[in-house]
Order: sequence, then C-alpha cells, then structure tokens
Amino acid sequence: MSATMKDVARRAGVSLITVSRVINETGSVRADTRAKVLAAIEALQYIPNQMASNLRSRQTNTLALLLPTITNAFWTTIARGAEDEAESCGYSLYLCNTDDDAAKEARYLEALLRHRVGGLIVVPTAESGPALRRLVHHELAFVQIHRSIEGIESDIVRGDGYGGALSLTTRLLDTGRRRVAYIGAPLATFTGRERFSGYRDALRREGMPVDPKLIRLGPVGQESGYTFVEQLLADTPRPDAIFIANSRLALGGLRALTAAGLRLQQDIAVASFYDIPALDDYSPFMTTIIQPAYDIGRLGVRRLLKRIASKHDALEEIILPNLALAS
Amino acid sequence: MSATMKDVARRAGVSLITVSRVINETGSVRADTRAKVLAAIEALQYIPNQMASNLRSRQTNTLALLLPTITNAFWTTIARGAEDEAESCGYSLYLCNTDDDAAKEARYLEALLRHRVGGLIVVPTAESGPALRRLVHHELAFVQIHRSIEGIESDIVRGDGYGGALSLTTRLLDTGRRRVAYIGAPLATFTGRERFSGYRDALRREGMPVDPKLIRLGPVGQESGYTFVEQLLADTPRPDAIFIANSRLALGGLRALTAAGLRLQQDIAVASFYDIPALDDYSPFMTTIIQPAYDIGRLGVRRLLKRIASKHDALEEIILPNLALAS
DNA sequence: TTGAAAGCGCTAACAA
DNA sequence: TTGTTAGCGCTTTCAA
Repeated sequence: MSATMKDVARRAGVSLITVSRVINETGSVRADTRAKVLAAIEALQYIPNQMASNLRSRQTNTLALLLPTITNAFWTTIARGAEDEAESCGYSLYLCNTDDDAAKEARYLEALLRHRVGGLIVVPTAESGPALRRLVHHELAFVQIHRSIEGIESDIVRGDGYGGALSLTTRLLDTGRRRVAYIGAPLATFTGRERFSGYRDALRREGMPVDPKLIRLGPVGQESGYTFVEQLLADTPRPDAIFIANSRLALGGLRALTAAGLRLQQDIAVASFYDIPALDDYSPFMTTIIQPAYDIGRLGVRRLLKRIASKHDALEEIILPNLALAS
Repeated sequence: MSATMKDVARRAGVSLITVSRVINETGSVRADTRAKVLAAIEALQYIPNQMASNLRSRQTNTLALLLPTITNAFWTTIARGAEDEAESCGYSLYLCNTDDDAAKEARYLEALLRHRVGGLIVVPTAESGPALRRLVHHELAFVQIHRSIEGIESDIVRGDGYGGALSLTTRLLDTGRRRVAYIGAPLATFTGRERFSGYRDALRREGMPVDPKLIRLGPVGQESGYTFVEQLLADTPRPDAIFIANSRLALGGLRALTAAGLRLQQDIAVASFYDIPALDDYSPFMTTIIQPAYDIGRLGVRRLLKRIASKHDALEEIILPNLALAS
C-alpha cells in the first residue's frame, strides 16, 4: 500500500494537517517545519490521494472533453487547446471519444457524473439533447463548443461558421463567378445550417437567387464530396465555382475535379474551410478559411472554469473569428 | 448538493448498507426492499459518488490510455479497441494524448497516480523510460502496447512488426526485384529497429547484402518520406523497389514517385505498412500489411485487467499477427 | 504557527 | 436478509 499523509506526518514529527498545509500551500508553515515535511514526502515517495482530497473538500481538479471523433487535425487541435488551458490552470483534462455514438456518449457522461468531475467541454452531436439536459438537471457545469443544441442552456464557444461561409462565397462571387454551387452537411446539423446561411446571404447581397440545382447536402465524408462534385459537373450549364462547407467533403470533391481533368481556378473555382493538412496539396489553388480550433478548445476550458467559479453569471455565446482567408 | 446514499436510505426506510447492496448487487436483498430502494434512487435522481466508493473499497474502475498522438487512424483504432474492451468489463477509460511530449506525459502520469487509477495502457516514446520506472516503483499496473522500452518490466502487447517487414520485403524479392531500398524510422526507436531487422533478414535469406546506399532512416513524416524517395531516385543505379516501414513515410514517398512520373509496380515496386486511409489511393498498386490496431488496444486492456487481478503472474509479451498481406 | 476532532460518502467486517 | 460500527485519506472547523 502506498504511503499516506499520516505516514508523512509521523516521519516528519508533525500533525496531519501540517502536511496538508505544506502540500496545498494553504495556511502558513514555518520554513524549517516545511523542510522537514518535504523531506519526509521525498523519503516516502508520497503521492497525495486525490480522491480523498476531492471527497473531503468537495472540489475537483478534473475536467473532461467529449469529442465526437478524434480522427482529424481539427479535433485534435481543439483537444490541444483545451489541454493547454486546463494544464495552465492546474486542472487535469480527460479526453472522451464518443465516436459519434449517442450510447457511448451517455455511458461516458454517466461515468463522469459518478466521478464528480468539475465540468465538461462538449462537442454535441445531433442526438446529445437528452444527455445535456441530464447534465443541467444534475448541475454539472458544461460548455458546448464548435456546435450547439437548440434549447440547451449553456455557455457556447464556437467559430464563426456563418461569417466564414459568407466570406468564402463572397470571394468566389467577387472573382466574377456566377454559378456558385454549394456542398455541405444536411441542414439538420448545426454547422450545416450555419454555413448554408452564410452562402445564401452572400448570394442575396448580390441579388442572386439560390438555385436548388446547385445545392448538394449530405453526410460529411470524402465519398459524398466526390459524388456530389461528379453530379454537379454532369449538369449543364456546369457551375463555375463550388463552395464546399467542410474539409472532408472538400477533399473528396477536389479528387473528383482532378479525376475529371479540371484545373482549379482556371476551369472551376473552389472555396472551402481548411481543417486537415491533406488539403495542402490543393490549397495554393483554392480559397480557404481556417477555423480557430485551438482557441475554441482553449476558450472553452476558460469559459468552463469561469462558469464553475461563478455558477449564476449570465450565459455567454463566444463566437471566434476565423483565422485568415487564404488565396 | 446532490443526494447521497444516506438520503436514499432514509427515503426508502432502510439502512445505508442495504442501499449499497442494491446498487452494487453485493449480498442479497429481498425483492420488495430492493424495489423500495430503487424507487428512492429514482425519486432522488441519485448518482453514486464513485470517489467515495473507490476510497473506501480501495478499488477503482478507471483506466487510462496514454497515446503519443491521436492524429491518425492507427491510434484511434487502438483507442477504440481499448475503449470497447474496457467498457465491456465495466471500466471507464480516459484518453491522455501526450502529443509526443515527455513533459506532458509526466504530468499526466502524476495526475493519474494521484487519482489512483487502476492501471494504464501506454504507448511509450523513446523518452518514457524514467516515467515508466516511476510507475513500477509505485506499483501502478501498466501494459506497454505497440512499442516497448528495453529494461522496463511490464506486459507488452504489440503487432508483429518484424514479421510484417520480413513478409513485405520477401514479397518484393519474390517478384524479382534486386535493389530493394529501405525507408524507415531511426534505429533508436523500437519500431525502427524491429522493422529494419525484418528487412535485413529477408535480404539475408536470399543471400543478399544490405547496401547502405539503399537505406534511409529519419523522422516519421510525409516530408522525410518525400525527400528520401527523391534521394533514392537520384542514385544510379536506381532502386527497383522500396520497402517503406511506416505509413506516413510511405504517403510522402508515394507522392515523390508520382511527382517523378514513375508508375507503381511497372517502374518501381513499393511495399509498406498500411495504417491510414489516405494510402487507399495507391494501394491497388502496392503491397501492404495492416497492423492489428484494434486488437492491440483490446488485448492491451485485457492483459492489464488480468495483471490487476493477479499482480504476480509472469509477465507476458503478446505479439499479434498482422491482418493480411494485400496485393 | 500548529494541532485535535469531526466528517466528506461510501463499503468492509462483523453481528443479529 | 438486514443492520451497526468503524474507517478509507484527506480537509474543514475550531481551538490553542
């Protein structure tokens, strides 16, 4: 069995509470007493029992980040931002990969509730509603990041998907393109709605109609991106530009363009969000926007810690600007 | 404050321990008593405090998985295998992404030691030695997966990198190739050594020398893969085959081949491990082996749980066969 | 500056 | 089948 605070106290010839004060730097301890305690800790290789501490103090330094997948750089960048912020505030952050599976998410949440973690940063999926309501009911602090579910009262930290979509579409229109197609996630999803609105409003500003024949909505993935572009290319007249509202759709779409022998910019213009390095191969010839993934994670944790500190502050929705509009 | 077991007991008109028995299904409880307790739990929305339980019982149902990065499918597949196995055994698994950073790894381990997690599944990096020795010293159970550090006494679960490298190289030789180049991680790394040995032994079996001019060792990444292939192609006589011992190196290398206008199989043969879907684009024309990532995770957890259950069993090194040799 | 006593929420050990 | 008592390792509260 590992050493306890009691063992340290005995060895240092002081009381339990003095050891506690040295470790947590609460209350004042004379320098020589402190030295004795530290020596005993070192000698016994003592490691405080965090659970006992949490139990008694009713506090915890553990947070968790729930991500729907961890398979691409966008999500891992969010994780990194969250970890760094948590770390610098003295918190541990555990990563829970829900794998886009509502049941898995529910199991993680149950475990996290039982563990009495201090709070959660959550990227909700379309089906997270009930789970999040449960968190509200149990008064477990949480922040939704990147996406949010309507009707859930929580802080939100996310990128400006609307603004990004607006800028990208506008950029395409500014270069004289007139048949700007749209490929994106279904409107049932948060980002799907948000980004489509940006596209729509960019067209509206120019007094242009939204042509349903130019719109393709479907599951996010390279395959559908490929198929959608194939479909659009088969149309006459062919679109002269495509705004692809998601990186993975874009990657698939760009491959379809390559397969069709079309040259970017010259034959057809493409704009998309840029999350994944694989797009590098194409990026000199397309317009991209980078989402502030790192800051979404970082500020998500920061907002969560504020929320934990003062439970009754007004809820905030923090919308972070995109990083840059590149060629 | 959330309800405690005491509240449940009072409401159900039974003692604390009866509630405990109902929740943990330990000891026997009459059906009607059990029903009363369950009703009280439901009414109060009671959620057991896992920390109090762990503290008292000196047990925990929490494990952690330390991964060096989470940016590609290989690692996330390992994570999935580990999660599924942990889940099915009633354990929670927290993911810790060390980001290939020894300091970050050390901080996570410190937090995990303090939290008295039940055990760890670790993918060590070259610098993990001291950290792992610390675990041994504190008697925290752990299993090394995918890689292992010499001199650390622990169970190990990994794929057969040696056998994979041997098969792939042999396959290249069997198709009549005679100048088979090698691109891989430095020999200072576990997989670097292992896979190079497989390559070397495949050549030896054919009575062929290892030609240093055909060997390129360096950091794992697309960039170095690209550069190495460029270098090899500049040599005369040019290699007629390349075994690339890592997927990301392979992806970079294949791009270099494409850029040089060489056709796979016809102009030059390539074999590599296959971890990442991006290789799909090339895979019909190259020989690949898939590592048993999911099972590495799954069996890693399984071995860990056995280790936790019986601390003094002999250490095991489990080497899993590769999944298949394709094309 | 230091300590003694109580108790966080739960379960082990023993008893009825 | 059910309950009582003690205590896991720590921090809070109060006292010196």
